[in-house]
Amino acid sequence: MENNLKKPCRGRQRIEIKKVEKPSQLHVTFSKRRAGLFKKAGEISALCGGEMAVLVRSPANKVYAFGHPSAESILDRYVASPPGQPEAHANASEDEPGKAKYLEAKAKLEGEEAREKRIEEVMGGAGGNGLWWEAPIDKLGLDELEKYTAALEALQKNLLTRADELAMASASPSSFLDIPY
Amino acid sequence: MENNLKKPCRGRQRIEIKKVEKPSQLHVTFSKRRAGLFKKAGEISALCGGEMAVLVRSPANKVYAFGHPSAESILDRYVASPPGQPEAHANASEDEPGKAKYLEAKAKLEGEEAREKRIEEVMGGAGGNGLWWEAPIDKLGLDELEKYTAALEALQKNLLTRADELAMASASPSSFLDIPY
DNA sequence: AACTATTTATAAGA
DNA sequence: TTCTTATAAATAGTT
Repeated sequence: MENNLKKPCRGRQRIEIKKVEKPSQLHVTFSKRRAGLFKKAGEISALCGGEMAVLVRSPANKVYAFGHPSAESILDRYVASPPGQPEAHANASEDEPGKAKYLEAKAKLEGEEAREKRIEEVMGGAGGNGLWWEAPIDKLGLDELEKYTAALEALQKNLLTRADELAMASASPSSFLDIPY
Repeated sequence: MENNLKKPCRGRQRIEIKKVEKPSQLHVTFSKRRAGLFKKAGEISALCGGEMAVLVRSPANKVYAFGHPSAESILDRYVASPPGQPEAHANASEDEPGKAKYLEAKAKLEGEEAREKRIEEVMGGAGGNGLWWEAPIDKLGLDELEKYTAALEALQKNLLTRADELAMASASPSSFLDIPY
């Protein structure tokens, strides 16, 4: 026999949920848990089919994002920078860095049919893992950042619409107590 | 003996990650996984100490959100509607529904000392679970919705700031190829 | 990055 | 929705 002592790996240990101080471990923990969080996020959206977005700022102050916004905005993002093809931005026209290729690619998507096909391709048919994006935001180009903020803006508009509905529903002249909390 | 047959509970079963069609199960799955996702989100932020935000739209089209934005915005939200005290909004002044109590509560927070204390109270000391907020957005009042959109706006500004930094860093006059993707 | 013992999350069922 | 239970999945510590 080569080793009768107890196994070298202690397995997962219970930890306290409080700030990890050791920088090296902080980074490892963040990486592992960010991956886990994004996976869970992807699963809930795939299973339940809703929009969703996750944003986290890393210990190194980078913002990581993961989401499934409206098909429109996510598709725009995808076309602008498909996973594995960052070159789409490298050869930008000089007057508008990054825009040319983006517009060129977007132009190919005219028409509902081509677009549906593209969505299918991106979604990968069933589970739809292909549509998801995951990236440290500061690794993205300016276009992407702008697109992203635009997506957030769209989300805000949705919320404001909801606010309007609420305001409408609670517009009884003599009392404010029937606002449906 | 009363039962020699196999146990009635089959325990957790492996599932395919694809759209759950049965509406009743869809809701159950969403509830459970939203709780799990938010818990994970809380943990990563507590462990790694960064801002973060999670938004999901439920099958019933409600937006659920969970986050740790800037202390400022989260504190404003908390003061406006502390967990378990939705009444803070019920008795609003007539000319500005929901505003009066909010401003009244906020007024109590003047001064850094009181504010620090309040933060401590809200955070609950160590893990900081108290500061987190979780709510179906359409159950919130108008003020809260507006605060929330404001928080999102702040997040956008952070991203735009990052975009500016990127633009600055890549502002070489003769080439656009050195934008750091 | 890979491994593995454990903890944690959760699908089914009640 | 909430509880239980068996099992799948995530992950802390190690290599």
